[in-house]
Amino acid sequence: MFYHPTGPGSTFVHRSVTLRGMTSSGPPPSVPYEASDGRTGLSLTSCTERRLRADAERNRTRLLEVAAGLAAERGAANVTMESIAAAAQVGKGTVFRRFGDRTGLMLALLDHHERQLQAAFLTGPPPLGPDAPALARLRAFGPAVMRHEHRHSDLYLAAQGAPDRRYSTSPHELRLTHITMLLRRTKVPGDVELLAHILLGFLDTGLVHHLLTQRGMCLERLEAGWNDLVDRLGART
Amino acid sequence: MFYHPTGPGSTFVHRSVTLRGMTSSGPPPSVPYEASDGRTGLSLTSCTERRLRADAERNRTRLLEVAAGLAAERGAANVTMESIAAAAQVGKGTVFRRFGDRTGLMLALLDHHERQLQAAFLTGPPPLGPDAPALARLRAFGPAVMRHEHRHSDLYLAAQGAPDRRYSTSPHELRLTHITMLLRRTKVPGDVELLAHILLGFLDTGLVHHLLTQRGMCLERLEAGWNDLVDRLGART
DNA sequence: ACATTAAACGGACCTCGGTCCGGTTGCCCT
DNA sequence: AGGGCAACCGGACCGAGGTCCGTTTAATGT
Repeated sequence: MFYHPTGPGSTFVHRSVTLRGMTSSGPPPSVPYEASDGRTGLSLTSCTERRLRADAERNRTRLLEVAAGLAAERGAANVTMESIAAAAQVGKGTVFRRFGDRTGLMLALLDHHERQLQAAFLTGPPPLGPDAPALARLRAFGPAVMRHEHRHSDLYLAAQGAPDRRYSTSPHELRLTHITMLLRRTKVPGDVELLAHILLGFLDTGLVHHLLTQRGMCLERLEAGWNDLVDRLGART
Repeated sequence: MFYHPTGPGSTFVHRSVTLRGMTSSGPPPSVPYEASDGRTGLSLTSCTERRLRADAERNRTRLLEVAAGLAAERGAANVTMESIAAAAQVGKGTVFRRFGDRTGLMLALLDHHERQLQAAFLTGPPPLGPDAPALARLRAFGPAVMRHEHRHSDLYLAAQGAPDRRYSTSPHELRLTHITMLLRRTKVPGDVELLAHILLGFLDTGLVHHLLTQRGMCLERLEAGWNDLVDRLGART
């Protein structure tokens, strides 16, 4: 259970100033993933934002910088919360107040990369972006995510601490919505919502990493598998 | 890294005496999941078995009993290793020497249930068992696993502590082999090995639990989704 | 300027998983 | 029988995540 999770501070979907976006879900377990705006059909932040105090904002930034540095130099898995606090010359409590827990911090670290990916399939060029037909986008989506996760695998791995919390993060939520939308547009038959979950299951960081490193599969094979899967699902019954 | 993992003591696939089966993989990361025997095409234990000393065996049994009791009364997630040791009147070190880590203990606890499930689809009656056509078995497999995991969800959840280790457990390995075999027999086209991983991804305890409890889906829906998926994959291109 | 207050701060503290090592004991071999 | 030894035992110990609470401070209103 949490103590005072002022949200992971990750807006993820906003394109505006990175300084103010503060998701502050009150009680921990409630992640209201409803909502949707007209433009992209995607919106997550629970809008109960709360401006950070100046010193808090400063600390937050410094913490993220320091954390990124440490993660880069010794691997995300080998960075302790205490070392981050120490390196940022800040009390341990401050770290936890800001990011809730280790997962939250990692998620916040990922925020930058995540935005990049999101921009790619939300507003980027075809075949990922909105100017391509839905099926093509769907096909491109898998490989894009896989490559992305593979490139930052240590961070993504470190960001999925909890066993169940894995499916309640902003990135996951967003991908889910996106994939669902694409499936709808592709007129894929069947339980679209469920299908989206299944497809995303394939893109799970842990699984991809496992297949790549333990099973000796290569990215190309996974991509081919994705395309094949999408094609077969897309076929009308 | 491990210290002295005398294996989780789970044989899982053996039907013989439960007392001696001791998988003791020397170095931790090597889980040689090769092998296969003529009868079922399934075999896992790395065969470097080592008979336990009498007192060790006694302790192991008592630990499992006690652990099961505690898990039943207060939920697997709320059982600490120390409390188990204390309740079994044994030092903490003993617990870890025997089961390696928390995950190992949980896995060992699961062993019993797991055997049951395995027996069902390895030697049980149709449609799960060997006397049914492969496609029917495949269809029956998903729901069976889902129901099973759902029934013991707290244990299964607790058993997948590590982020990556999830895909290297005996149960997972066995299911993988089984599903692969069924896919082959069903003459499903495409990358069968990869498909098996994807299908198993759907059956992931965490995902099932999430869909059931957070997304408000019901078991029937998941089962229907599984059947639909299998059917569509089975269709020839 | 100053009072007020909610938010932020820091670090002592707690818990729990996991490790180490000095002492003990079951097992095998002669 | 008894000696040697590997396996086993217990519990002190450690590190890391997470919490609590007394103190400080930035923002806001007068």
